[in-house]
Amino acid sequence: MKKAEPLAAVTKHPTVRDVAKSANVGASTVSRFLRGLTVRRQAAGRIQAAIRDLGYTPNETARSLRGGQSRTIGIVLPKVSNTFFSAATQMMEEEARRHGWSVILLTHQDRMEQQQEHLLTLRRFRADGVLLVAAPGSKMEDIRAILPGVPVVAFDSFLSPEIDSVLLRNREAARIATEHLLSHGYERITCVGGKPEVYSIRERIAGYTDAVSAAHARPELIVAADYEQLRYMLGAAVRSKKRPGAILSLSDFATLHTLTTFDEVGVPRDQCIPLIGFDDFPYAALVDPPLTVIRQPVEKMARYALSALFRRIKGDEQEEIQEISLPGELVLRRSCGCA
Amino acid sequence: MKKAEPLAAVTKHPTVRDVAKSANVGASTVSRFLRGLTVRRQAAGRIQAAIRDLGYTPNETARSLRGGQSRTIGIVLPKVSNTFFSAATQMMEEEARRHGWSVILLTHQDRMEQQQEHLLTLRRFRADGVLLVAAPGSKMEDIRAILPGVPVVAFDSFLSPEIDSVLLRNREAARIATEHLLSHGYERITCVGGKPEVYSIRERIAGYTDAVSAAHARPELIVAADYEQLRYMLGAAVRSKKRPGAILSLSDFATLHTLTTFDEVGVPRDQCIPLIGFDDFPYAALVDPPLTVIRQPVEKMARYALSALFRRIKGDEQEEIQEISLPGELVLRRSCGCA
DNA sequence: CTGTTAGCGCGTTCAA
DNA sequence: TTGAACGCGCTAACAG
Repeated sequence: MKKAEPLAAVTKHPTVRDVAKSANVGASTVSRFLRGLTVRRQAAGRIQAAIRDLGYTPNETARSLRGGQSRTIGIVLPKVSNTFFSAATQMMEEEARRHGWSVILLTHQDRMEQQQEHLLTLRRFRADGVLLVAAPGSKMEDIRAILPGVPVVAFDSFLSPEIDSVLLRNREAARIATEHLLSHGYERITCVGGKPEVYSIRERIAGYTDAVSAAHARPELIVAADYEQLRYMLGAAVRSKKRPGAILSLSDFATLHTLTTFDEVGVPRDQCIPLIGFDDFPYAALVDPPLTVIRQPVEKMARYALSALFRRIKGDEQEEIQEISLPGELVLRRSCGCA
Repeated sequence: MKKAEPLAAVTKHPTVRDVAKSANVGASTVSRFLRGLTVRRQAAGRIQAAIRDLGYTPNETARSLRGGQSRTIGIVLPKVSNTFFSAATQMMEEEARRHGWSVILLTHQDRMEQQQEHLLTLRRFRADGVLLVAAPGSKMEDIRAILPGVPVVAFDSFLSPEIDSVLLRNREAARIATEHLLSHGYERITCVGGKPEVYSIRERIAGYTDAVSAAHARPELIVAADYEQLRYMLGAAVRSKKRPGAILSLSDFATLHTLTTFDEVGVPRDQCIPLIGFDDFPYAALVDPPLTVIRQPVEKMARYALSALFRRIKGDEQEEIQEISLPGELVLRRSCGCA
């Protein structure tokens, strides 16, 4: 015996069956209508009315269970509090929405265990695809172990030749930036950055080394995972007799702490050590001196990554693996010594 | 007749039933085990082994359908490409994860229609709760129409006294900042900002007006929704004879474009118009001059918002509505004229 | 403590 | 074209 619950009706969601009853048709007819299949004129009208009256919304959860697709993708990245990632996230979310998909966002702080935990979450939610900025140490097998058969696209990172990836040409970009500094005639060009375990950072270091070696100079690296150590090391270098003649900073994080170190050490801004940094964040042009930077084509990268992912989701299983790598743009301002 | 699909087994997820069969128990026993309920010792061992061997993961979709809870909350905000929101998002995601919940992130660009669309998405996914930075023009009824009975907490915005909200004391903060500028003896203090339709911006304008009026001065507002217009108006003001004596900038966006305008107009940095801005972004201390700002307690705000939301989700229906408003912190640097 | 049974809301047969 | 019946994977209720 059913209880009559007129009040609960507000909270309780109407189902296809409710709509069907109210429109005097079968449940499947409603389902057909919802998916745009042919339905008798009259029926269509009554169904539409019923949907409106009852305030019906299809239950995506039930759809997922039935259809095996969750219409949801996962985005897994280190953090969102950084120009490059926040812009990328923004674009991806919009693009996914345009395709009619929802996004679950998860951040792993470059910690492998957290990443694995997140992938498990995505598996439990049966996400249809994953955009992954891999944490250092991630191996293809670890990911496949958790998400067998789920389309994965690597973003700003590289996992294996077996999966699509979208990247900046990190090595080339770093080389070009370094060459630019060399062209100014600086000596003792130093490379500053955090987390050398991270793929893109490693590549940038390689590009830097390429250029410096080609000029028969010695690479000088200052890398540290946490910023306190970074500042300490950099501060020592700046105060030393062999102070760096110019700096290549590998991330906006590193740039931030490099400039902060200058302040701490008391380097006057007009005698600032020449510098080129990665990522063109909003305030790059407003810092003193205005920063010369490598700009990443975030928008393009995000769009490519998403379309690659959707291609896989839509089932082009056999299609060739894509490794898209885009060039960075050297945005000249004053910090490198130009103008 | 079933087809034998040994290959598909890799992709096909095992179910409770598979585990049950493999462990020689009933499906519900497996379910009980999974939820930590009492199970016979031997059975437990066999189930655990079966889970491991088969690589079983509970299907969260099916759980949702069954239990009516999706273990998912929605975060709906204007954008993520801004210090305050990206930091808040980060904290919220972590906090939600700690509670064992997933997050669906949606951005509405301060556009009401997009917000409504997003709320519909969350309804379709049967999100258990929503953290909302309301788009201008949002009315309580519009939200309740889409999400009747779903817990909603307003963040950095105010919707109605009927729902919990977590906010900066915007009005107070703006007043304090303005009073600080007044204490330096500046005249013609001008308030610069975008989107006066946005709740928090309106409040800040009110606080500014309070302080200026109390000092028997005339409020001077430069507000514009898009940055080109903002720069144009501000540029004109700066060039005019009655150039602003100091500026209160209502968002980091506004601060960015204010400084850019100074550059465009050719105001030398050492004769910069005194300025206080909202939000302490990473580079605030590195701009020339270092920026005096109002810092929002993002972390606290995010935590409060989430715990309020979970309180509702866990069912404290009747509990009193909370309107948490936290003070901002005036971080003194040089741009206001101090030091 | 356990297994069996039923149903969450939907889409997909299949016979009418 | 349509409606009735089944099952997606899980858990709550029930009888053992």
